[in-house]
Amino acid sequence: MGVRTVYKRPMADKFEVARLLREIGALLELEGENPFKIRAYENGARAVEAVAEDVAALAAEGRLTDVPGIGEALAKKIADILARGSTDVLDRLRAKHPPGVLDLLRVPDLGPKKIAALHGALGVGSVDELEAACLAGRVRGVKGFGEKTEAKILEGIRRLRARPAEVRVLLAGALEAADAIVAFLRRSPAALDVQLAGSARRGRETVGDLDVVAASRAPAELSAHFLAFPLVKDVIARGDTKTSVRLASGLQVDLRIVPPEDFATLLHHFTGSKAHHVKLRGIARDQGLTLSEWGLYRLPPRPARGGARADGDPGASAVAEVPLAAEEAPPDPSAKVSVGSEAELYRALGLAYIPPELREDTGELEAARAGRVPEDLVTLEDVRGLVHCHTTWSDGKATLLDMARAAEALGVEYLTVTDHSGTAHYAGGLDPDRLRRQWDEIARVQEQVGIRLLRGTEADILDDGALDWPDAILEQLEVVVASIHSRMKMDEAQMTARLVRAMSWPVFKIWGHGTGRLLNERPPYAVRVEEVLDALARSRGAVEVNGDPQRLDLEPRHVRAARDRGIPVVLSVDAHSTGALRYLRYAVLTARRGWVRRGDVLNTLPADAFARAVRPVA
DNA sequence: GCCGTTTTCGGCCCGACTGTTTTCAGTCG
Repeated sequence: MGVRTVYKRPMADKFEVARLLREIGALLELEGENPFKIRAYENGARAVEAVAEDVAALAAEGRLTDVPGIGEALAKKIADILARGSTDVLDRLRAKHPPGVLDLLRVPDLGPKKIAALHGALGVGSVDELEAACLAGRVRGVKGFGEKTEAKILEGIRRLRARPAEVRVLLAGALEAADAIVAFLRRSPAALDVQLAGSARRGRETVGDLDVVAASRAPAELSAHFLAFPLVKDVIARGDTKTSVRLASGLQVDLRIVPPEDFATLLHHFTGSKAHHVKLRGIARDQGLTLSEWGLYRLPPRPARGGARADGDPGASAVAEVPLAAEEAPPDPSAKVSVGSEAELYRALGLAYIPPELREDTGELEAARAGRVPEDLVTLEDVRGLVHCHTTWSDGKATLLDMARAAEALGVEYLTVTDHSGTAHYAGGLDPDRLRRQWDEIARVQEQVGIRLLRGTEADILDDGALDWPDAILEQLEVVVASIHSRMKMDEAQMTARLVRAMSWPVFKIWGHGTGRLLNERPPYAVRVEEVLDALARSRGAVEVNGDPQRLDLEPRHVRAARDRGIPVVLSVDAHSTGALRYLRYAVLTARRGWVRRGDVLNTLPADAFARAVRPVA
């Protein structure tokens, strides 16, 4: 029997809950709390973010502790946050620590211990105060600090201020550089294998630096070859296994070189993510193994705590003590488990292979244990048509004919022509008259190319949630992308209502660039995405994963929420030029991060089936 | 603070590097 609950609008959504849990964790860190407790807050924050259901409903029904990573204590605190926007421990911590103190954690090389020491000795409670203390030469006098540390802190503060918003390189730029570097390294005879690793391999929308890994028997030779890459500007570090450079673009590239037998574990290690590794190593440990970039090793048996061991050798338990020196001993080479590939590594841990895009500790390890990792995540080769492109009819740079020919040259079967609607004046949006004339041109160009062209629109979603075309036009279109381009600063309630109404419109529409963000430039607009998805699931429509390198929205977690609701996905290019038709690659990576499978994606269908699936009015 | 095909208590990922230290703590990825 379900618990009857009275719904009151919660003070916080799940992301606010997660943010406050992280704040508690950070403040506890400053207090020198047990690191595992701090990790529990971080894990709890991640768990809350990943919850697909309504967190307030879970709390009301007392089911928060069903979520792995949330126990009694966190459940209570989460309920408090939902009810009143804070919780006792957070109130206490905030009262005790000055508000600027969390900013100090962002200073490079400054962690909780040093911050606590500086606060205790000098009363430093903000970045400004720390800077003043350094400039006055007072930091070097604190026990454990010296002149070098003082100078390093000043440099760290300078860097922090130089890049306040933490500008990261867009995935597209990073992959372009990575492709060139990997190809260059592979040309060296010393290179036995070279692969991109790091967050770029996982397809993260922005990356901080590039990690490249290589197998070689002649690391010095390969390292020297690396330094000869034409775009290398500075050498940051040069060692036996690690060489770091900065490219002319400012992007840092780390190359790590190991013998071929260690390559698979090295590649895996530097692909990350950190959270994925932490949990994976816990799984390894449970099985008497230990994992690092240097390989997978069997651990010496632990002393048994009474009773028979589960390994079926009860006699062993009394005598299988750990040798006293085992803690400090270097890894025993005979204990090494041979690992020839990432797939073998997962297999050795009893897990199915996990593609890099999924390695974020958002359920992939549990899925791998249960054999439920999707084996048919969508690939670039699966996609048969290019969706969402603009031409010179609105704000595109290439003519319709050029776009069609470029798409044909890429080997796809169809292209949707979706220029802007009338309200988008700034983008040369079409009125009904010009739209009809465009249809005439589409018909003419169709005669000249071997791919199918679909008559479409990118219809503006107006302030009130209406679509920017009369029904008479919508009925004659073959595909509708519906997007917001104006009034982006509405508050969350208004924006959510606007989008819910738009998505509820009784035509098949593709929700275009869902949150309107421009990476490094404009934050997503305030909207409760999951409510919009609920509306879309009830109505007829699909979500777009936009491949424009600056957009890449919806975000993977939203994409996953969409496919969990059975909403079909479209991988789009949002192309305003022929070159931008290649943005499909980034849409595919983003979709894979959202666990999207081939069968979830409408533009993996042949042209006829796709056209039937997206026809606005049935 | 969480968790349990050894466990309800005693674990909880791993190694490199740096600066400050005489043997290690702190930070990072």
